[in-house]
Amino acid sequence: MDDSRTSPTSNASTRVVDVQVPVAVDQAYSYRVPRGLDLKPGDVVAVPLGPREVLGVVWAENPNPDPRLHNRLKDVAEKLDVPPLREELRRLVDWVANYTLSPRGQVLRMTLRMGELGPERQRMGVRLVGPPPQRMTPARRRLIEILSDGLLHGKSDVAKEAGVSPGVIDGLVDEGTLHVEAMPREPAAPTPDPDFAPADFSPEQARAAETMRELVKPGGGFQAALLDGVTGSGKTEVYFEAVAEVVRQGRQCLILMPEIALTGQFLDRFALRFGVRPLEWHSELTPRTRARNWAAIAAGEAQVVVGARSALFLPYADLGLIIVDEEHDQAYKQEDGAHYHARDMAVVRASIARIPIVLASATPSVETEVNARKGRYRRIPLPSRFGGQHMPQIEAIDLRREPPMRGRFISPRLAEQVGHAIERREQALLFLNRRGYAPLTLCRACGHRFACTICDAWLVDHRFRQRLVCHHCGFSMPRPLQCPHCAAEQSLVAVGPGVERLQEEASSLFPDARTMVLSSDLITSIEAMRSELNDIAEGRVDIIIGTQLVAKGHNFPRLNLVGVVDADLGLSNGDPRAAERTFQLLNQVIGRAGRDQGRGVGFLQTHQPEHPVMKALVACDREAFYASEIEARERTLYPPFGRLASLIISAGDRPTAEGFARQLASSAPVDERVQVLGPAEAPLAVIKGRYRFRLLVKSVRSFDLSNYLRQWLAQGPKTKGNLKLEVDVDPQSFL
DNA sequence: CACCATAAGCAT
DNA sequence: TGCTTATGGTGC
Repeated sequence: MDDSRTSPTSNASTRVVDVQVPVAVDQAYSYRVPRGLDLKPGDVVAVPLGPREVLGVVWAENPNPDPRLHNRLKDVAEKLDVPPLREELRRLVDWVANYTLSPRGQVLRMTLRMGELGPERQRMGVRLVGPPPQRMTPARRRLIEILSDGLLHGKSDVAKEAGVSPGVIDGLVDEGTLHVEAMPREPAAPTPDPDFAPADFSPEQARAAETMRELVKPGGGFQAALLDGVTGSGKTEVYFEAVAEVVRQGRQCLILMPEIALTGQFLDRFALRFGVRPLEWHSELTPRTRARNWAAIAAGEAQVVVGARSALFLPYADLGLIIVDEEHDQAYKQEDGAHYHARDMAVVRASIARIPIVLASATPSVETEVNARKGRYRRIPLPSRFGGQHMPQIEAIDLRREPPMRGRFISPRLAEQVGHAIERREQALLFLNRRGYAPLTLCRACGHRFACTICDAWLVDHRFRQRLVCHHCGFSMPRPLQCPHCAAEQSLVAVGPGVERLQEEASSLFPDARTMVLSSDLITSIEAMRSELNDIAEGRVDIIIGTQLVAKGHNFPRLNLVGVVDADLGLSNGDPRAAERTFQLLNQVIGRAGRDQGRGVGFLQTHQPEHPVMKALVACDREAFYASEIEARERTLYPPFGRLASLIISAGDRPTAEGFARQLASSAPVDERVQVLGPAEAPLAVIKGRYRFRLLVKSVRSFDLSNYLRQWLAQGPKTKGNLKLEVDVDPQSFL
């Protein structure tokens, strides 16, 4: 019989396709196409890979497969019944893999994280059909009462509503009173109604909204816009107009958010405007929901998707608009696996798909600000707060002149202001970007400092958990009672403040005030977080003590005073983006004040009130900050005026890491447009027992740095043993 | 990535 | 000696 699988003569006529599998390999593998299977690029297939079967995507037709593989080609197992990945998405995967030097399969994986495929489990419903049962019980009566409308109710829903166990339902089904039917499949994503509740705009906002609608008009192609508005200016409502327009066109819209914790209030706001909640996409979805959402996105049923950075790689059927909210946020940078910046890759996707993209921020990244100044991005300004609200008034408290008492961290003036706020029955926020009780513990007797044994970092005292914790590797130990070094007792002292210690201080200053600490390590789940935020919004808290968690998105109507306990924190760590980040963070935190009543005040406790960041904040002079920062970047050829990549070399011991780093550095191809700096010991020299060295690669802007790196690494020394080399193009963090 | 082969640790 | 755990290479 004709068997094309084994017959050598028929090999030539067997079709072969290259399939990219979602594992960390850069090449597509070749597979034979079984007779009768029609495959084209983009089709999702199952293929054998070693001992198992994995999903993959047909990347290309392969008319001349590598002859060295001729006998080892396997067959495509199956074509999946899902829409093929469009060329637009495949080009994005190629582009990102190429730019970030990640294996293509690793990038593709983000696209195929679809949860469990296969038929969805049917939900069962019950309906009242027959006569009442012979024997009536209270439980049965409640059930029948609810079902008396004759409609189909979800089985578990109605059981819960009536407060009965499912057994009661089964009993009535057996008697013929109730009938079980399959529930119709719930749509994963109800269609948003663009005219559900149109916003009431100020003239300024109306103008911006009009520009938004213009931006997304059909056939407009790729265009990037910066929606530039202070906290409270109504940015969200304005970009909702672009969303509404895209929904009217029947196309899809992606709204990227820096963090999922942020989406809670956002989903509600969206529902107020559009009548339904949008589809969510983030890492905490259950496999079932994930599968359903993935399918709805691929089929084009979900019109608006709100998601964290991974939502960028989903297979939208017809994407018409991307919005990147809080575009300056660092959380958009993925630091493990493929290193990519979701905001930048979103711009790439928009450009490939020829659709508009809106970047929204009150404090744009310097990169985006420069793009807007140069006219590459269209700036859509929203200069003032909505409803005549004023920006908070900001004052610096010079800690050199007005220091707090010894062992305290709240200066007398700030304490006084907090006191006034509480008397007025308003809320105050004390901001300190430091988790735990104290960043360092030392022994008064011998000077011993508690450090992590496998990282180059102090152990942070977490009193709430009664442990000392390393914030870099997660190592923790019980808080000891005596010094392990000199055995002195009662000699250990906490040095420096953390939010837990600040709460202690606030409680002693204001014994009657209700305080709450908001810090990521005290939050157990998104649900718990939402309920705590709710407590604050409803006024059950007087003093909020928070880390940067509080900077984001939440609206606290009674909050009028924000005190930044250590404004200098984060300025002195040698990071080229330190100034930018501090400015953005403090701006955002202080912006929490006075959003509803318009009498917000902010206090910055600082040792350097003359620093450009502090001066710009106090003067509310954003322009001054950008002017000085842009000038500095231009002078030093830092991004966006030059390109940057960082190569982190790590190994189990210091000489191996350093030796390899030197070897690698000396093998760098010479090019006058490129500078290789280092190797230098990385700022955190040891993490999890691995010694780290860093090379910084700097080039002029008009240079293909990715390609240069690829050629360099291809001919340079190879890592072996436990040596590891990580490449980060456009690094954001310099730790 | 996720699997297997092989090597290295360790109690019996 | 066998069983578990770490490590490196590979997949078409």
